[in-house]
Amino acid sequence: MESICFHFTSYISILRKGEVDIVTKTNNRVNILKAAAGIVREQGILALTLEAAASKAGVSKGGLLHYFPSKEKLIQGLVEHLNDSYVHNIRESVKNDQIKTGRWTRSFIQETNEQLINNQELNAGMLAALAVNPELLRPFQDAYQEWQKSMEEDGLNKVNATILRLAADGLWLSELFGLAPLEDDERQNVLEKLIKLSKEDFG
Amino acid sequence: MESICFHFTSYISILRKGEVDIVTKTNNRVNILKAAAGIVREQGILALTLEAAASKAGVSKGGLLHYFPSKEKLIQGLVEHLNDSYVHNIRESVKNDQIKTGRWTRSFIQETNEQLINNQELNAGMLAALAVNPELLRPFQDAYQEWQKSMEEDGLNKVNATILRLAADGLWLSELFGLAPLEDDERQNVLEKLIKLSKEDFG
DNA sequence: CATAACATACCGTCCAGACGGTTTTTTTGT
DNA sequence: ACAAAAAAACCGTCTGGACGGTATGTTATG
Repeated sequence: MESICFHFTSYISILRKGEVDIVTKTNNRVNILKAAAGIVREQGILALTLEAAASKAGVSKGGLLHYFPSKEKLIQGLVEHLNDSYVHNIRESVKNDQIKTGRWTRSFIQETNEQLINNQELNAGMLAALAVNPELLRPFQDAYQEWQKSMEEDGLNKVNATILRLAADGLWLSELFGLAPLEDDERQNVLEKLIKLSKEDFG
Repeated sequence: MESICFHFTSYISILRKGEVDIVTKTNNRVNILKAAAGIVREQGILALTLEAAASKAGVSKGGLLHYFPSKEKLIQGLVEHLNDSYVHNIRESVKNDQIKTGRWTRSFIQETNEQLINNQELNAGMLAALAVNPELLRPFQDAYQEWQKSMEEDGLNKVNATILRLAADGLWLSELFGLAPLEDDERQNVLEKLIKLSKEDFG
């Protein structure tokens, strides 16, 4: 009963609808990751201790250490978990985009925005990784490198595509640090313009 | 007398290399801030201890605590120091820009890029603040709010100006996390285009 | 009965901050 | 002009608690 519930929530974060989740045993593992991300989001990186994460996930410290034998492994697990979801969603979005020109750029913009709104855990993962060991960011960096390449070969002027990509990243930064984050309607306007610009050439 | 000293040392961090360091007896307060930023940059936030910062700055722990009575005050000092410089430089840049249209946007883009290249201490300060207490980011957030307002009243289309601003921020994010950071020449191209776009309307 | 999935107890280290100094600079009284 | 007083700058140790990680359990499951 409970396992079904947890199963469902973990399934949402990794897979989009339609997939079958074969791994049913990982619910506590995912619970721990979510707890860790939550702590970072709500109280900052320095508040992320093994005990705190375990307690919030409803397991003992020993239980946590069973899945993640060190703090670094915990963060690594978090990063990989989030990265999988990010990568997967963008790929899906590209697949569903009918227009060929700028589809990678468009998908990137949309999914980045999506993550900001519905999944601030991404911030938590990035910050935790940066704090503990920047090497842990590698999966993200690799994924980005790929995306950047795809966007440059997307049928748009290279510089233009890069500017659009950076604008989406800027949206992220502004949320991350609370640096003049956009109002909802203003962000909507910006988003629409970015999407529009991803279909034509400008400047 | 003392105020002059502070004035000068704060200038050291504002002026770029090539200037003469008149103040031979450098202010220890500023030394400590630089040391703290350096540690965060090189070894991450978790390596920032009072002892480490003191030692790197060449003072004792007691000496550090004389200037900054707590770790939080230390980070606060760091943030304020960096923010002062940032604000000052943008204001100067605006003053020196002959073209009226988009001068705030242009200055923002250029100075943000400048900070990224020559003063990665900014990253250190932001991350440290976020780690210790997000409230410490307030000065930056306030400054950004002001800039955003200025950019929106800069003679450009509001959405366009915001996109340019976000692109500059994206440049920052990409460096911060190493997410497909641009090659030097590519960044130059992007920068030039952003500057160009800040003089006309596009899209 | 073997292994995964936890829990409990405990250890060693690290670090923030307190505290009680000493030295140097500045101010003040004369 | 100068000593005395005050204040600012700086030093080094100590401690109590937090935290990462280990070691050793116990329970469920297949």
